[in-house]
Amino acid sequence: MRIVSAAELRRSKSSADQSATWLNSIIKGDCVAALEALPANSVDTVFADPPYNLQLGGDLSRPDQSKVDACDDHWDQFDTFKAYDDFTRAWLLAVRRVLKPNGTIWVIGSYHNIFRVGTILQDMQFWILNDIVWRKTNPMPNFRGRRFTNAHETMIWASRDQDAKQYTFNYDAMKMANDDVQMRSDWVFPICNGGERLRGADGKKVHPTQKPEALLHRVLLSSTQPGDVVLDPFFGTGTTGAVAKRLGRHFVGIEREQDYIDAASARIEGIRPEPIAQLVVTEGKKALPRVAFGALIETGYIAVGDVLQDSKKRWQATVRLDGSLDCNGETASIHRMGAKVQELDACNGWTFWHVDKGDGFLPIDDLRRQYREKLGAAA
Amino acid sequence: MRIVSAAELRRSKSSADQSATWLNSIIKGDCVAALEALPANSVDTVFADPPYNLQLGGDLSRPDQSKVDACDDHWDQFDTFKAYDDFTRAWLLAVRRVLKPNGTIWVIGSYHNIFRVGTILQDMQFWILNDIVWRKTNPMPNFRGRRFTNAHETMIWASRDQDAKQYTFNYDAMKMANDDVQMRSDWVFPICNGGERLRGADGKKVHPTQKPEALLHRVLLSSTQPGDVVLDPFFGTGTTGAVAKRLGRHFVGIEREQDYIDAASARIEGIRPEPIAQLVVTEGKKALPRVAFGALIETGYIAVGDVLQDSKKRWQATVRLDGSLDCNGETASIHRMGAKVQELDACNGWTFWHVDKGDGFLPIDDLRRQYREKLGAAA
DNA sequence: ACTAAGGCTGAATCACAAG
DNA sequence: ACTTGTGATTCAGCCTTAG
Repeated sequence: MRIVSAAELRRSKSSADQSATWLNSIIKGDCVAALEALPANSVDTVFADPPYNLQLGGDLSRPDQSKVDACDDHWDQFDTFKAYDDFTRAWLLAVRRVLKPNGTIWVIGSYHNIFRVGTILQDMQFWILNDIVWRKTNPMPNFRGRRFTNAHETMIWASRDQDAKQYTFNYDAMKMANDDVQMRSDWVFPICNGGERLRGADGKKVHPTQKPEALLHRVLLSSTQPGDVVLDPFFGTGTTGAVAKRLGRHFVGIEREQDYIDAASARIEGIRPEPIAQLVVTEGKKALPRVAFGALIETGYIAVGDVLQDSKKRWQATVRLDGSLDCNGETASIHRMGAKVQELDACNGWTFWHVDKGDGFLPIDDLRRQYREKLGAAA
Repeated sequence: MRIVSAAELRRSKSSADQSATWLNSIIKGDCVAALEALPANSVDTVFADPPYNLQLGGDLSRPDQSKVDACDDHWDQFDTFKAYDDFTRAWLLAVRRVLKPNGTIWVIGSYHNIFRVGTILQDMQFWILNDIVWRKTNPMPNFRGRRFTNAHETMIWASRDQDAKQYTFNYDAMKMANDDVQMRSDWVFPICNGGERLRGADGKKVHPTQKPEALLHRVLLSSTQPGDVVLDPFFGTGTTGAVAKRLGRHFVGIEREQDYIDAASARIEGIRPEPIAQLVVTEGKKALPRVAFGALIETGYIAVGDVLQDSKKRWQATVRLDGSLDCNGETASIHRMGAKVQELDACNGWTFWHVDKGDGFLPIDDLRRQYREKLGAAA
């Protein structure tokens, strides 16, 4: 595990292969300074678990009078909302610079801080794609009986800009992982506990807020591709790095505390990546090569003059040389013509139009599939 | 159903029974103007379902090209985040004035607006008690396959001030309603559909975002008492009013659109309140009359000189005439002595100390219960 | 060996009244 | 506004110890 400082990183900026300095490394130092030492547009996805600014009062006792081990670390202390907002804007601004135009960012938080994070993200022109609720199977109860059990945390998933439409979302992989129905915005996972929880020699937890690997697994599987660069500016004990390595993604972690760096480093060293073949996820039609209707004419799947009809044979149109259809003297693409005859705004011509070939009356989408299979075999 | 304007309301301000003008009424008009016509500190709980500031570019179509009946009403359009923030601050400020010091507010929203609402609530010194996730059993799918199914909405529950500790939370009623475990921050309900959904003569839904009554039922049951005043500044078709009336709470609705007022008015007229007896909810021990330990001595349940022991008989103490305990020459109350022998900060002496009576070795809390039952029988 | 019982703990903005 | 005393309050999961 390579551990570098922001200063070293800046010196290496002129080197030919500067990425070798920081890829799959932990950068020790302040988050903003470290981010400023990274090249612009170099990161595909950011996962950030910033301080929550809990603002806890006195001690909290359980009904048996034992004390709750609160998250009272110095890094979670902010004097005012304004101080927290300034901190948040600073690191988000630095993150925005290193993020690729089609990159996305995840931020996790609780009601103490997530509203402020969300507002600042929107103000900075990030475009929220979803808010995801992590429902905990085993949250800490409310001991005083004065509120509802705080049983969830919230993640915001956002693209860098409103018009960034090419971000990665492995829709079909998510659907596959969710028993063939769309993955929802509420996810259920237990909190990090048991063997996964890193503990020191004294048996105490190394980090007060270690996240479960299952959570990061779904995050990275849904929104990154193998070989992508995943940045975590609040690396902690390195859950993001561990899961990224296992899933064949590159990671960059930024962390100030040496204890956390030591734990993360040892942890990630022990991770073995999944075999490449198993990293391939289900892909939908969107990832398939686009096929122009005209290509089917060029290759003989469809002949000029063929008559296309809808499944119930209510309408018919004739194929022209340029791939347009002729219907009662009007010409248009397969999609526009389908829409026109049905008097709709739009229509998927591939599934609407059918053709009578030797094998029967079939949608032209079947011919497209045959064409693609032949393409794949040739490659 | 009484329907009044903000102007009428202002004129009635000097009348002896001004509340008769607005209680269980719909105020027609702008939300801020109407709120300013209401007396300060007059509302126990606010439920607000403000415009969501949905940023829908163009129309949204399903895969079969039918149109999604999107929420594109003019009242849901805000040009910029700043305009939405100004609007939000204005109505929250007006709400704050009419809210009682120990009142609470609920605001529901989606990721389009809830982060801004949460930030402004915090900036205005409201104190967030919980964020509640409404998980929809039947959300609208994501038709484009570019995001996770947006399957939840978020509610923020907040008190007026950080130090307002006397807000209503019917902890035991919620626990009872949740199979005897604490109610969590994630609630599951179907969206409002079927017979509950108000539709016009044309079969179209009257309001685009009608909330399910089950959601309001839990909101009001958890955080209000019978007879409380519940204000909804964006009344719409009056779900808040309908549930409030059914549960024996008073309501005040504010609404601009006459169509919604008509629908809400007819709807609420048809509601029959639950019988008073059924409105009583489970209460915790806090609501029981306080019993001094000395009273048990006065009435003979405990005798001076009786020996009290903890459940495992590790410690023992002797009862003194004034209700204090003697343990190795030291004297203290049942609670302080229990804490002292266990070397804890605090202890509930009623459940810690046991006594051997004819019926067995029982906690003195049992004797307190017997005493209370006799008190109740006498009353 | 295995089962049962009990202990421990987790991002928590966690009481209320009387004096 | 402050201190002091009473006494109300926990779920799921893992781990250790007892049987």
